[in-house]
Amino acid sequence: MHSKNKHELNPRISTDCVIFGFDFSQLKVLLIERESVEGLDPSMALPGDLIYEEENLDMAANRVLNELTGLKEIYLEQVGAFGDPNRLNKESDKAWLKAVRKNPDERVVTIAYYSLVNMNDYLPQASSFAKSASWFPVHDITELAFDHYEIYQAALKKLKNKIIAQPIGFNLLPEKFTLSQLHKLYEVILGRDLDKRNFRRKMLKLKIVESLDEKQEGVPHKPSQFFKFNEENYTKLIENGYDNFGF
Amino acid sequence: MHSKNKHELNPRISTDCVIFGFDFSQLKVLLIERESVEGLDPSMALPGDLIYEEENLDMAANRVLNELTGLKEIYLEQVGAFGDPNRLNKESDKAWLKAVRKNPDERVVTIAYYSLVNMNDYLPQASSFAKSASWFPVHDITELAFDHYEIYQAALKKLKNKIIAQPIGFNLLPEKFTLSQLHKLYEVILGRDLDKRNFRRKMLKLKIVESLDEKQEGVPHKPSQFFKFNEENYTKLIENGYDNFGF
DNA sequence: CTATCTATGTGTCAAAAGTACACTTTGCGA
DNA sequence: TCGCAAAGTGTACTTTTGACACATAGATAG
Repeated sequence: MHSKNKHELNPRISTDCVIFGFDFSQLKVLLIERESVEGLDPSMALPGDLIYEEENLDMAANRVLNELTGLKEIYLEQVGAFGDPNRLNKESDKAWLKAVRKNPDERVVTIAYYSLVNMNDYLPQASSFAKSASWFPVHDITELAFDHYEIYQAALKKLKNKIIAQPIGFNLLPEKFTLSQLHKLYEVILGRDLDKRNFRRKMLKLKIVESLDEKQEGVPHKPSQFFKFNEENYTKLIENGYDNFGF
Repeated sequence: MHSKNKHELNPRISTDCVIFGFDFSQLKVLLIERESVEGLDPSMALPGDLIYEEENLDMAANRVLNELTGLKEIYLEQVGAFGDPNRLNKESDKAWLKAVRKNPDERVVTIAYYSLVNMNDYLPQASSFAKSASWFPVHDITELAFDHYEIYQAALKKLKNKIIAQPIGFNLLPEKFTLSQLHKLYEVILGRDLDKRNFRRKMLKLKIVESLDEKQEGVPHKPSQFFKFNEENYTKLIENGYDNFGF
């Protein structure tokens, strides 16, 4: 009836995941190393792959992440869609795609997701076409396969915006943590210093952290108090429309 | 090499646009009426259509929006991707797709965009399969074709978050506007009252509005001062990392 | 020409939040 | 027992927010 005769795009869809972790000193991202292809340096990429028929996007992202890195049941939030016609056209990427895909020249639109996890709860284990899966400090990331660097940057930006509005940082920490660790985490994500006393005051006043009867042991300095996240208070806070932690 | 034999999704890609406008009293959204198909009530939908090969997503969104509504050169921001396998499976939608698409049962992943425009600068003019294109008050929107209601809600949420962080509202207003209009706009988007004096104080202190030597005329009450947006100061503010207008 | 109507426009005060800043404490290890 | 390293703590000042009520300008209607 109204159909145009320009060719309608009929691409594959993939998902790529930007998984952030924190080792108490640096922010890290989970990357896979592609199995090397003749004559090419292996290069690092976000875990990602094509999605199947009958899958919805969120489920697909979880499956793909699991297949490549072993991570399971992660809450993933969408970063957005990346679909530039040339996004797979770097020479090094083309060679790799030729080895792995049935139709390496097909256009692929990717839906990117991001998440924050506690590095200690999830030990990455490479499988499928991932030769390795491991954590890389964000500072060391300067280049990634395809348009993954761009995707990573978009995810980091989302993360920054989000952590200002909501204290999602707890996902990156173990159950027990010290306020210094939390403090450091915020500094690392936001990329700037935060006053220690002011930071603590704010966190404590909000009552989303709760002191435990337990201290660090064996550290060569004054041992730090452990805290835990108070999810109940946090939920209350959010429900009451509080959405600005304002650092 | 590693290819799975599950079927990889090979869908069409569409874009749908949520265009917000403001008529000084209500927030509105630009909707199209699909040409009616035998036996079906015409139903309202976001302007959207399939994208072509060789187009990137942003360009496609602009082209589609233009084809259906006549709007041109709009800055569109991505809302996200919507790709549920059942998103086109309402009975009424299926009949319509059968009439319009070559392969009506194909899965379609849509990339949604949103924007804010000044209603007076852009007069919608339906074409292609849009029978009409016009503004609808957000309050009257309860049901849309496909999953467009869900998309609209996601866009509105983005808009709210954004306008708190950045005074993007100026896009919705003519060059000259009164502070009352701006005030009303914020109230309408956020869905709650804002104190008049506090609102004015804040806007004026930020220096992103500038008083003109001109007043309303012919209004049956004290005439209001016209202001204009000071883009220079706004840019400075944003560059300095200010990202919280905090209403 | 006077009264009335309607939305504009303005100031203050108290409470809360933010910012800047330096020294003491604890426990380990040399 | 001394030194080290990070934890932990308080105060004074500034800025921002939030609550609140009345005079004003111009149009209109009688």
